Amino acid sequence: MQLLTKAPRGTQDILPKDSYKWQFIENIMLNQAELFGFSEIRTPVFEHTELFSRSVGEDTDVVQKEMYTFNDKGGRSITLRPEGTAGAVRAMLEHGLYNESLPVKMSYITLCYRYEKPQSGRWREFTQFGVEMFGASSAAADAEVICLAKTLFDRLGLSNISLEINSIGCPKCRAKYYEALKKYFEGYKSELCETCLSRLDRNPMRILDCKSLICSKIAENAPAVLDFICADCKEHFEKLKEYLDAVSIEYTVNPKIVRGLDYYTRTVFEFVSKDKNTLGLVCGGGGRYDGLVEELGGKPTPALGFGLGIGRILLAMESQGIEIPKTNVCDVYIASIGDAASLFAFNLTRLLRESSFIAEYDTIGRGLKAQMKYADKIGAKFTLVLGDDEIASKKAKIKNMKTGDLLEINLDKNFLTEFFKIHAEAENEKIFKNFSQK
RNA sequence: GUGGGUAUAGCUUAGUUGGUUAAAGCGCCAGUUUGUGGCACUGGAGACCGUGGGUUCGAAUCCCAUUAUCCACCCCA
Repeated sequence: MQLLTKAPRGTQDILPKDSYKWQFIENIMLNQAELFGFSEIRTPVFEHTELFSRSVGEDTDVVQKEMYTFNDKGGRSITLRPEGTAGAVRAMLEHGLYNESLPVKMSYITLCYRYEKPQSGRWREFTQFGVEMFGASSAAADAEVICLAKTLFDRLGLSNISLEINSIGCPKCRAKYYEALKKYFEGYKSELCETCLSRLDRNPMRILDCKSLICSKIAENAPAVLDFICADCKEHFEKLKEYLDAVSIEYTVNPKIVRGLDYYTRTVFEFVSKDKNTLGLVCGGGGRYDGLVEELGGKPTPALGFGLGIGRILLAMESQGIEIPKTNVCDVYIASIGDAASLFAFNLTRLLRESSFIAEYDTIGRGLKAQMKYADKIGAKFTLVLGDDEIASKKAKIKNMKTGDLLEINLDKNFLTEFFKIHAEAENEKIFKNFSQK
């Protein structure tokens, strides 16, 4: 296929027939966040490159090789956001939101960009839902964010998603950990790859997830974080577990979680799919990043957050056979025969739409039979047929497409009231049927 | 970044050891006489067989390259 008619690699078109699924998920996300007191924030798709290299971390894969970076016409280095947190923190600082009552709680749904090799559940452009919380240092806040994520999965009907938590300590205890790591890796100085050698001084923890076979083998026996965290961090971690236990949220402690972004401190967590089709899929992740606000020039402010990829959620839902209800079903299709009827039909649809009914009429000049077929195909609940006779007599037949029943309806000022009634009766029937089945 | 698979109508695929105008199902459009969909029947449109080279009298089929795509590893959402 030609380049012209081909979407760029790793991007995804969401077609009209599928968009309701995304809307369904996104509505639940934002609504659930609202129930927890998080309000939506919208920030730009692109930011100054510096923001991401400072927050995400110079030594991360994301910054080193996955960012879409370019110079704009004013010579500024600009980057399409690879994740949502940095922009949220920047906006929080820029608008002084920390001056309002704490905690500051925000949610967002944004497109993110990473130049990676695409595969199942991984795109170069992807939609991320996330929440961020500023000014809360207690483990209760960690529990709150984890609980929010957990209830999202529940509301979407997802099962087989397990929560894994870990603590990677604060800067104080991490210094000790770094020292131990350095000591350990220095023994293998001659074997480590070039990038890891440069990481050795700045961020030895990154060596733990180096891709090189040699480095990863060496890393296998490296000291573990949990053995080095300080008393405060340990207490925080224990408190978090207590909170999770209190609401019966199940979790496993996984000491291997070292998140790929540098800003994390203390609590880190991931939601991982245990389903056989989507096994290992990371359905969401997050943690605490108490040092980031200061790093970006603000006052020291405890902070934490969580993010998930909507595309991955949809993948998991589809593999579990979860049906997403269709919302945009045509209430009434108005078939017309002749020019006069077409004009009349146009006017009727306008009336119906003003009363929030989804109404359509023929706009490509098809015959009656073809119009009926079309009405059937789009799943119209009712079809009204208009011709010269109906216009003259001000009376028409309206067909219930499910039952096939034909009813008479007046085309005068009573039209809307009558349609409301007919429509409501059919809906009633459906609801009652569901009700008596249960 | 490393490794593996695949590329034929909008979609799912067939195409036998290379052999004339490249098939089928679904979908789309139109009909099956009068103004009512679903079912059935009939017909129609729609493919430079991913692209570029090569082998051959002859290539969708064999070879090479390239691109795209999918999957796994890694990492991540």
